[in-house]
Amino acid sequence: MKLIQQLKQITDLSHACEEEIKQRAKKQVVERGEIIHAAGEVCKKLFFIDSGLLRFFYYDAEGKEVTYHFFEENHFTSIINSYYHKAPSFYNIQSLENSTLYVLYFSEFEEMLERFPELESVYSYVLREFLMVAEHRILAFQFYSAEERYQDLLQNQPSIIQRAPLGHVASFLGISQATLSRVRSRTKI
Amino acid sequence: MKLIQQLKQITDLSHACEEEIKQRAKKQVVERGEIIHAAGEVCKKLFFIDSGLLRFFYYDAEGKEVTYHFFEENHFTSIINSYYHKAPSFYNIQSLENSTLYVLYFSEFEEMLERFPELESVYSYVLREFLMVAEHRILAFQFYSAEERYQDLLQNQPSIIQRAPLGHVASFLGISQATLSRVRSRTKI
DNA sequence: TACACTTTTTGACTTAAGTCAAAAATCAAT
DNA sequence: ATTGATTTTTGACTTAAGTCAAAAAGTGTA
Repeated sequence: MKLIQQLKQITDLSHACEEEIKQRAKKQVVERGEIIHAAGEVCKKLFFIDSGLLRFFYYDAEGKEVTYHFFEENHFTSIINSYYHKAPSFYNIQSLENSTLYVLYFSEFEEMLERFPELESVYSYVLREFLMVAEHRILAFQFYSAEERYQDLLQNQPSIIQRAPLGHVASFLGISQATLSRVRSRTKI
Repeated sequence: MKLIQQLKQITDLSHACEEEIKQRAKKQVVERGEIIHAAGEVCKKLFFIDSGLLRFFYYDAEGKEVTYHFFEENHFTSIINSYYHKAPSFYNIQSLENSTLYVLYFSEFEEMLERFPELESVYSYVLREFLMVAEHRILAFQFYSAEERYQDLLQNQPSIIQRAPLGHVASFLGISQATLSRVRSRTKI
């Protein structure tokens, strides 16, 4: 089970904790295109992506979809600040492929946190990961051009480019779809 | 003591923990312009800004300074991933004003974490704060123009604009100094 | 294989923001 | 105040990226 493997990489998992997670984390099989979490709701769940690809997106002022982020298999995801502040998120989470997830309610996780202190390091690990990725993107926006940001993505997460539609990738990179198409044709040759 | 006040807002601080923090957190008075942490070193300290203003910056490929972030008084800061991965940071931390900091070694904090579990929530709180700010900036870069990003900063952290030199603010917003100067003169009228 | 539908590419044009350099303003120290 | 250094503004010009719309390519399904 990839979820347990991943957890074991992060921390020393007691046997009792491992068993309880196996019990509580519910497998959820979702289809391509399916919305896993809808904007406007508080996000109460933690997701582990066993296989597949998710994206976070929202609608901008003109009603156009903007992809905030992609998450690939073997990663945890959630809208942590939505849960923490008990505030509706403005993100939707959508599955871009047929995906398999393991889902755990945040409230259960919090409850387990008290009994299994080793989970604290999982929580802070996930937060640090998010933060590291976010920092990287900010730096990219601050001083890379559209083309360089594309190259960077090509380097670091080439699978995203193959798996996600161009329009999603474009808004993720903060550029128009037409520009991305041109950049890509330039670099292919 | 603002540090203790701030901690008490985040979590219920046991008396013993409070006392120990008061003992261990060393006051550091720094002058305007002083470098508090130099790029290339692992960042081993946690900072609480009692008064003043800090910035994170680094040198880009052409050797120009890029300001990654500002931190104002009453905030915690550190280069968390540098410490976690024991990797040299490429950021410098500089004080932009005469500032008063409280400094705690990460190693001591970790050690206290084991004795005072209430500190876990401080750690995750700080991480969540960083993350929230980072997300906000990413969204701004993804679909706001230079002018809109400036307006946003003016709304949410007007003091930065008054306290930091234009060039720093410009690179923080990911625009050139000349453009920021024009944007600003346009909006002033 | 043919239809409808979606996604991607391309062309023509516009606009936002960058660059470089000089002038103006501000600041600091004597 | 006067000087020198630093920061900010402005002007002229260039470049990157956006917009809009139409054409082309790709996909899925009956």
